[in-house]
Amino acid sequence: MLLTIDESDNRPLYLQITSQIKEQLSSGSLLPGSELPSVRELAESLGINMHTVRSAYLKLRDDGIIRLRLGRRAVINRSRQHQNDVALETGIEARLKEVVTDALLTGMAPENLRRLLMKQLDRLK
Amino acid sequence: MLLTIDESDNRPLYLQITSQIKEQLSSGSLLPGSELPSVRELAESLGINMHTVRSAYLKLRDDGIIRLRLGRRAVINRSRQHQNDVALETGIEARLKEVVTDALLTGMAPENLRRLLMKQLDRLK
Amino acid sequence: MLLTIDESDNRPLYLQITSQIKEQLSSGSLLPGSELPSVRELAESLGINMHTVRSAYLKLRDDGIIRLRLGRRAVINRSRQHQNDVALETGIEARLKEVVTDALLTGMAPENLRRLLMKQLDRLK
Amino acid sequence: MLLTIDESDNRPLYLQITSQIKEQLSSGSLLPGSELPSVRELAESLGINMHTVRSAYLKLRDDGIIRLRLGRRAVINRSRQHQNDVALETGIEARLKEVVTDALLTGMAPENLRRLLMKQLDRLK
DNA sequence: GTGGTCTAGACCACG
DNA sequence: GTGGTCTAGACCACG
Repeated sequence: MLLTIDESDNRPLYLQITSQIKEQLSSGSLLPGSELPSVRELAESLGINMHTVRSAYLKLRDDGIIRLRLGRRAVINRSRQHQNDVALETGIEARLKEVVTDALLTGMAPENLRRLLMKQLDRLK
Repeated sequence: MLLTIDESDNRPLYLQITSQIKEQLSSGSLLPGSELPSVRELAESLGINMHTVRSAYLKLRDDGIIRLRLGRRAVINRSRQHQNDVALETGIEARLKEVVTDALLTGMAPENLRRLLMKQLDRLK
Repeated sequence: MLLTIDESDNRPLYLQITSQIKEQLSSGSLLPGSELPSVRELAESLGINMHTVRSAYLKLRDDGIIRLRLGRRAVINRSRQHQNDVALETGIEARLKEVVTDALLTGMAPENLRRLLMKQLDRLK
Repeated sequence: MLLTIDESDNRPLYLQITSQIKEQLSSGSLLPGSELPSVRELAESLGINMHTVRSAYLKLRDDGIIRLRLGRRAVINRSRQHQNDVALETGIEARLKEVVTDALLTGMAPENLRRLLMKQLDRLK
């Protein structure tokens, strides 16, 4: 488990944790069925409070990523529900649009933005 | 100025305002040099608190979108500073990556996600 | 809002709160669209910690009962998603079975148990 | 003794054990006076910790279901104390009410819920 | 005023 | 050892 806290990141600590875990899952460096470190272990290794790590784990559980059971470590869920509903798609599209608009308005050159989008498209192959 | 509050939108009110203004700017329905409604006017027409509109305007100013002067209406900035720095690009890339990862982990079909990304690429032409 | 903490109840405090709010919703004494007391208010009136009330609210949000937004009070959701899936039904059936089995094994007279079940059936009319 | 651990069941292991034993008792496939497997045996056959099985047996004893004696196997109690007290009935009623409320609030169709309740009524005949 | 995040520390319940 | 609940208190972000 290689997680880091980025002091310059504006997002709350617990969301930094969830997003890093999600990325590791997505990249394959973390596999379904494997265990996460215990709340206390991870808190200590990151130098933050136990409850903050717990918030991250609760969020991951609510997102359907992990499973929490009393007395056991958190486990990455095996089954992912392939929810193909419109609500999800609408939300993702709105977020993408927002990022692209922000990039353009803050003066990012279109060619650079195109390159970044292509990079994400490459992840889907 | 056609702005609306979406009660079903989970984002804070002030961000709903900034993102709509940004979109109008980006689409050309709002032009550099033009004036925004006064804080009081906009708050009243939207039925929300003046503080909230004020927060939105402050955010737009911090994003370099508008100019605020005491006793005058907010004005859309003419010059867009072409800040091509690495920091900006890194931030945009991280946000794009986050959205794509979320989409994949919540089970969106890659072909649908590809379609959404292509749609954004089209905006750059 | 009439909520009470029952010291003799074994369940955690936050679940006592959620179940009372659910019952009031179900009985019609609490209506969709109405506001819940603020976390701090309810905590004070119950003589418990703010965070405990917050846990209850978070659970209600996860159950799709209320909506939480920064700076605003919690609001009872209007739309209820009519999820008719098998998983839900299986879970409810298992819980019903468990209660009935427990009643029988601890010696409750079948005629009394029948009466209790009839009482619940009456709620569905 | 046919007990199984269901990994997809969210309840603690010891409660999975007690509920299965209760069901077998209730269905007649386990009879008063018969012996349960030793803690060690059951733990091994289920591939779980001895403490966990021990917790289950203690719970069953507290519920008046079995009798534990040092150095001997647990035995299903013959006499069921017909405790007709109000406390018991109140507890059962509260649990029934909770399940029915949950079903209604999560959107289960009343006709389906009625069917489930009828099914339990059938067990009392 | 209201919810959101974080820390610190205690004690309980399950394995 | 591990997650779950609760308290106490601080400070931040939104309306």
